Amino acid sequence: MPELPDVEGFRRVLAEHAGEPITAVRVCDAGVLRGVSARRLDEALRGHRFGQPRRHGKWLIAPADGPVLMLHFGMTGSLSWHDADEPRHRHDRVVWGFQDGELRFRDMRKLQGVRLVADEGQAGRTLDDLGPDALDVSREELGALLAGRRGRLKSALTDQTLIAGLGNLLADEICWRARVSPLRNVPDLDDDEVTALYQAMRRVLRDSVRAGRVPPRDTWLTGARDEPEGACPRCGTTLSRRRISGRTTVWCRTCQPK
DNA sequence: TCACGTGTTACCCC
DNA sequence: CGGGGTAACACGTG
Repeated sequence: MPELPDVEGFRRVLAEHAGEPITAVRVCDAGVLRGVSARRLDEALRGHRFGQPRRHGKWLIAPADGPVLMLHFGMTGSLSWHDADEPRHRHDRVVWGFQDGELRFRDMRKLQGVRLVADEGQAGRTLDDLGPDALDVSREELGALLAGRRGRLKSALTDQTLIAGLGNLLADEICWRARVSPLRNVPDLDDDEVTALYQAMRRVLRDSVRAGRVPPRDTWLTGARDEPEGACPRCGTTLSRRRISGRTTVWCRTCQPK
């Protein structure tokens, strides 16, 4: 699931419990810990409180009165609040206990995980290679980012070092809404197309952040892309699909001509 | 059994 | 160096 909108939802969950003392840290599966031991995670966080968490791209950053917790959810991670007596899920990997309940980092595939850095300086270094967060990009900045970029539009949109936060679903959704083929070469895009892409990005992000996910509505590409013979929600053309840089890309060859 | 998946990184090639 | 492609990581599903 996790692209920018999902992580923004997880940020909200954590934000609701900022300021409450962390009473316990339980590592159920150390396989998600990145560069930190279970012991160190516990020592650094127990008795501390999370400050206001923030998000950059697909990263959730939670300062904890000194150390900084950094979560990345890979393809299957999530963060949710539960009563302490609610049975744990099989894929709950790390749990932070509070007075009234607990936060659970759940992740089936363990492709990414939980980091802890000593301070904000190190947090900044961890995020150093990321481009600006997609929600912070202006029309002018998008144009500047794409200027001088070679290769396909799809690759550019999902390149976290260019723009942070857009994943496979969002990138396809944005191209579809903008009526621009994801196969187009970036240098060939004209100003109107970049403007259309920018407006599509804003609208898709706004609605997705509101939903906490890319909503699988039947008026969106995402609602049709997983069906074997999925049809374009706008014109009914059978959707095209093809792998680009290892990810399945879906588009409508009628609405988004090459 | 095999292919596939909303992510990232290492590695090879041009 | 910039891009393209693939494999690997881990695990569940069709």
